[in-house]
Parts: sequence; C-alpha cells; structure tokens
Amino acid sequence: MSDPKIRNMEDFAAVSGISRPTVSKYFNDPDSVRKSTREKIEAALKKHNYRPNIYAVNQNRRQTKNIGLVVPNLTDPFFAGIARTIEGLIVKAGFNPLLLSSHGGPEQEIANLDSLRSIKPAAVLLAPLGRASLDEQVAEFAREVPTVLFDANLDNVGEAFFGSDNEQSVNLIVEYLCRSGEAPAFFEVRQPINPNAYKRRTAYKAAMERLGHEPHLIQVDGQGWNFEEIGFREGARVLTSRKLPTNTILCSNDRLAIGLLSAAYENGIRVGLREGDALRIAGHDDHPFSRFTCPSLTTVSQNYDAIAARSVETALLLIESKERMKTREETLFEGKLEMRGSA
Amino acid sequence: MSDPKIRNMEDFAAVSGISRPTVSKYFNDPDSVRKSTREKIEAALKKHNYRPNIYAVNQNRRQTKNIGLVVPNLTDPFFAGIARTIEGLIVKAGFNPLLLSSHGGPEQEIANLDSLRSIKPAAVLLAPLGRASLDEQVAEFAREVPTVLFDANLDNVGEAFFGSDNEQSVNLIVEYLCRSGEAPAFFEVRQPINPNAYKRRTAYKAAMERLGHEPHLIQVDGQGWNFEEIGFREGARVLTSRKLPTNTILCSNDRLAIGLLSAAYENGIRVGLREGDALRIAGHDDHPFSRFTCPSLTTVSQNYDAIAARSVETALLLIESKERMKTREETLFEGKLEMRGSA
DNA sequence: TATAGAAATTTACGCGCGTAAATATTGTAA
DNA sequence: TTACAATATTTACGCGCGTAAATTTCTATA
Repeated sequence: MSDPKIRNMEDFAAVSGISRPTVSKYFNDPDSVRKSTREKIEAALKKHNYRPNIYAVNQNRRQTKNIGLVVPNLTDPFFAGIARTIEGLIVKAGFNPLLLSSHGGPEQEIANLDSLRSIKPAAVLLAPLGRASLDEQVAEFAREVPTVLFDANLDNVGEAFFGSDNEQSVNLIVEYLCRSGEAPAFFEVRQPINPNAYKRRTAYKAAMERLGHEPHLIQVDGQGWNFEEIGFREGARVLTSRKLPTNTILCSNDRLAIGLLSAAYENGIRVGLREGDALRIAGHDDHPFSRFTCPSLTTVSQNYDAIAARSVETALLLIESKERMKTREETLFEGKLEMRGSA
Repeated sequence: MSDPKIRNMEDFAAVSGISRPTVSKYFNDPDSVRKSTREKIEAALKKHNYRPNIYAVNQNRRQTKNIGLVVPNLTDPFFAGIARTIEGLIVKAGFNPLLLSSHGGPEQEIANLDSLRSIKPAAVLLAPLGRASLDEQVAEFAREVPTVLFDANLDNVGEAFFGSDNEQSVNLIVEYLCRSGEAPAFFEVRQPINPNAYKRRTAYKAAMERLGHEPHLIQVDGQGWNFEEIGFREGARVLTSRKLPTNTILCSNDRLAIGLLSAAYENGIRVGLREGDALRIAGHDDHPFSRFTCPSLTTVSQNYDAIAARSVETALLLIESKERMKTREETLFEGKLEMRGSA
C-alpha cells in the first residue's frame, strides 16, 4: 500500500497522526473517539490496511470477542444449516464465531470444549451429544464458561436451553396421521444417540394412547450417525420380513425416513397418498433434502430460526451483563406440520 | 485441582520445580528436555492442569500452529465430508485447524481469508469458489500466506492444487452410458458457480464427439447453491415441456440429479434400468445421499481421501521447509464409476 | 472572549510468554 | 576420579497491545 512498513499500532498511530492509546480506543469502539479523529484514523486505515495483532489484543483484554459454537455433527445438513444461521448472528453482533463439530463422538465433544477453553471465549453455544458418560465434564465446562445449550438439553447444565417441543411436534404429526389414515408405528433405533429421540419416543406413546390407539415401536439396531444407512438396511428387513401392524410409519427423524423410503422403493413398495400406494412414511425435523425425496417427505419442521436467534441473544446478554443467569431458562419452540407426498 | 492458583507459566514452573524457560521448552517439544525433567513437569501437569496462554504463545512464536481451512459451502454434505477428513489430518499432525465456510458467496470467501490473515496461520487450505471477480484478492492472499488449493483450481494461485480429473471422470461415465444405452444429454446450470462445472461441460462435449455422438446441453437458469431446488424446478420444466433427444441425462453434479429425480417422480416418469423405465439419470460426485435416492443414483465418485491427504501433506511440507514451492504442483485424481439403479 | 467539560496526549506499567546468552549443574565415558 | 558434553538455570529483553493517571488541547456554551 505505502512505503513505511506498519509493524504495530505504534507505527500506525504515527502515520495517522494520532497517539497510540487513542488509536487503541478507536479499535475497541470507533464511536468512542471524536469524529475528526475517527476520520483521520480511517483515512490512514485505507492507505495502510493495518489491523491490530489479534493475539496481543486478546492477551490484554479482559474478555475476548470469541464465541464458541459446538454442534454434534457438521456432516448432518440439519446442523450445518443451524450452525450457519448462528454464525451469521454472531458476526452481526460483532463477535467472532468459532465453529467446531463433535463428529458424533463424545470424546471429540470434550476435546472441542477443551480447545475452546484455551481460546477463552466470552460465551459458548453448545448442541450437546447427550451421552451420559461424559456429561459431568460438559457440566464442568459450563461452570467455567458461560454456556447456552441448544437442540438437546442436559439437566441443569449451562445458563439456558433452547430447543424444540418434541411433545408438541410429535403430537402434531401423530394426530395428523391418525385422522388422515391408519395410526402410525414408530420407527427408531433402539439406543439413540440423541436425547431428543427419547423424548420423541415418549411423546409418540403418549399421543397414541391419548388418541385411543396402541403404540407400536419398531426398534432397530444401529450405531452412529449413518441414519440413512440404518433406515435403509433395517427398514428393508422390517418391510420384507415382518408383518407391519399398520400401513403408516412415523420415523424418529428425517434421515431414518430417507433410508426407509429408499428401502421401500428397492422392495417395490409404493409409498404415498395416491391410489394404490401401500405405505405412508413420515419423518421429523424437515431435513433440507426431505422435499426432494420420492415421494417428498411429510414431516414436522423445527423452528430453528427461533432457536438460533434466542440462543445467540441469550449468549450476548450473558456477555453484556457479565453475570450468570439467576434462573436457568428453558424455552421450547413449536414444530410445524409439513404436509407433502409421503403421508 | 490444588491450592495455589496457577496463573501463568511462572507459577507452574514453581510448583513443578523446574525453571520457566525449561518449562517453555517442554511445551514446544516435550522431547527436547531430559526424561527426568519431563516426568516432573508431567506430574505437575496432572495435579494442576495448567495450559499455556495461547495468545501469549502465538504473540511470541514466529509461527502459529494454526492451519486455515476454507470450503465454499458447509451445508453441502460433500464439502462437510471433506472438511472433516482434512480437519482430522491436521489435528493428527499436531496443528490446529480453523474451519470456515464461504456459504457460497465470494465476499464471504474474502472475509474468511481476511479473518484468517489476522490469525496468522502457518498455512491455508482453500477450496475456492472461483468467481472471477474476486480472484485477484485470493491470489494476493496466497502470496502472503502459504496456500494450497483443492477441489477447484485457480490459475497460478497458491503453491499447489489437488482435485479431480474431470476429463477422466466425465469420460468414464459418458462411455458407460453410451455403451449401456442411449448417449446422454448434459444437464447443468447455464452459469455455474463452480469452475469444475465448466470443465465437466467441456469434458462431456469432447467425450461425446470422440464417441461419435452429438453433444446435447440442457442448460437451465438458476443461481446459488440450491442445486436440488434448481434440478427439481427446471427439471420438471424440461421433462414435461421439452422434447428430450435422448432417454439418458447426465447431470453436472449429484445434487442437480437429486432434484431431477424428484421432478421425474412427481411427473410420473419412471427412472432406472428396469423394464418399463423411461429415463436414465446419472450424476457426478457420489454425494453421501446418492445411494439413498429412488432409484439409487449412478454417479462418479471423487477420490477425496487422496485429495485431502495430499493437500494436508503439501501444506505441512510448506510449513516445515519454510519455503514456497519451486514449481506449482497440480495433481488430479481419477474418479470411479459407481453403478447403481438410476442409469 | 472566557470557561467548563470533553477528548486527546504523554508517560508508564503489565500481560504471559519466547528466546538468547552466560553460567551452573548434571550425566556419561575414559 | 577427571573431563567433557548435554541440560538446566539465571537473567534479561522484547513482543504488541490494554489501560490507568496526569496533563494538555480542543470544543461547545454562555
């Protein structure tokens, strides 16, 4: 840009004709200096494109401008989407998001929190895996760093939780399925990784009983996050070998449903609402791809814009007040029925 | 853990009975100190769980241990997958990966590079968007920071490039389609965001001509990264309104194909290889979901394990040698045919 | 034009660590 | 035991910035 190499704030202050402490003030808050001063600095900024050394800044500031964001699995488009939304909100608030994925593993989750610790974030947004084994370590982290949970709740961990009202959403789709056809069976993995899955199972049973139907769980074996694979493999077994008590299947999540749809297709079982269709399949979450399955997947969408917004909002509040919450807030948002072709 | 609060390396050195400079040496390389010293430090480490302040460390070290990783769009499972693989390799090498997504926008890409700059990474792995408008800024970045490109190439930018051999892979699938049925038309967006898309178009034309067929491009309008949406919307128009010159369509990527499959389904057009199927559809990339479409998608897989491995390897080499490459390396890996149900 | 209050400057210190040079201590081999 | 090399310690400085206190300069109002 210009001749004299700008090595630090000292140099930059010199070329801009302002003292270093004032320049420092400017970078912490441009509006905290006089307009004429601000203009001088910004003029110099255009010429020399200097930026404060982030390490020196963070070493001396009481608080960093970093906000950690930990999701269970970035290869799941659902979490990729919500992560992106949250990132945007964090940036808009003038903070620096640090996105980490736990890749489905509790150890990685702990490792993520550990590496966040060393970055000294002002706050952390965490969508926990919810594996009991390591929950105490997560809780310990949340005691050290202001933490907001989202998507999945852990009892009494963090300052607040924002997620979906599984009871409401499952009830919504069960009711819909019951009034539009046969009562659904519930398709899920036997030992889910996600705490929400347990809530959905319970909610399914309750909804069925309330409506005067007998719940029917189809629990299949499967580990990890390959839900499509599990849904496909185990779905094929269920569809071909077992006698289904109903022609309607509600899946614990959309990714299972996608696998199950594929299994049905491979086995020549027509899914949908049209004349001659033999099976109805519904999901939960409104996965980005669920509108492009064949047939398109009827499901319940989560209000993740609201979840993202409130989570970030709360984290910013914690940062601003420099205090912890007096009472832990738990807010559940309602799901919305997405009626499509599969059920 | 213990009574005396450890605030810094000074304190920690005191409780471990070792001098601070030696402790500093230990943290830079545990093997650089005598075994008995190492054991003392590690004993203290277990008691007090001290960790060096990362900001102070990075301020003073000549080089950070950070490696930047920028992908075009994390909500695309393809990139989420390769990002995860690369992250793992970086961690294994003892470095700290910083994952950023450009969310499909060139401005965001520049913003990402900008924020990486302030983190002073030892190297950066970049899968560029390849929008001509801002390429010069990317090139400028690569001149400042050792940069390895992957997935998409930019002429003469960065120290090396690793990606797929689109010519080979497209040729592979065109040949397969031609010998197993009618020659394919090529379905793509008119003005792709991805440089690879142009290469594939060219490769398609060349392959067709070599095989004695007339190329047929089906170019549709569409902006951004909603490929499924584009494939669905425009695919429906093409399938219903236009006279297709062939019963076989090769899509520029799997996500377009997923949308197109959905459009075909909605319009009652049976896709596949079975008796009575009216259309064959093939894709490119081997998207994680492509084996669960209905029917499962025939496509070409990219060797992204190799791409990831070589990219990281090269970045580490650059870091170690503290030099730039003498000659810019470009390595293309071959695709593999994934024969499934759709073509 | 005088004057109070706001803003900028000067001066100075500290953050936690890397790193270098000189010195002291340890370990190893003859 | 001696002697030499490998390690550790002591001492000291610097990195780039935040921040505080005292002082000076500026701006707005009477």
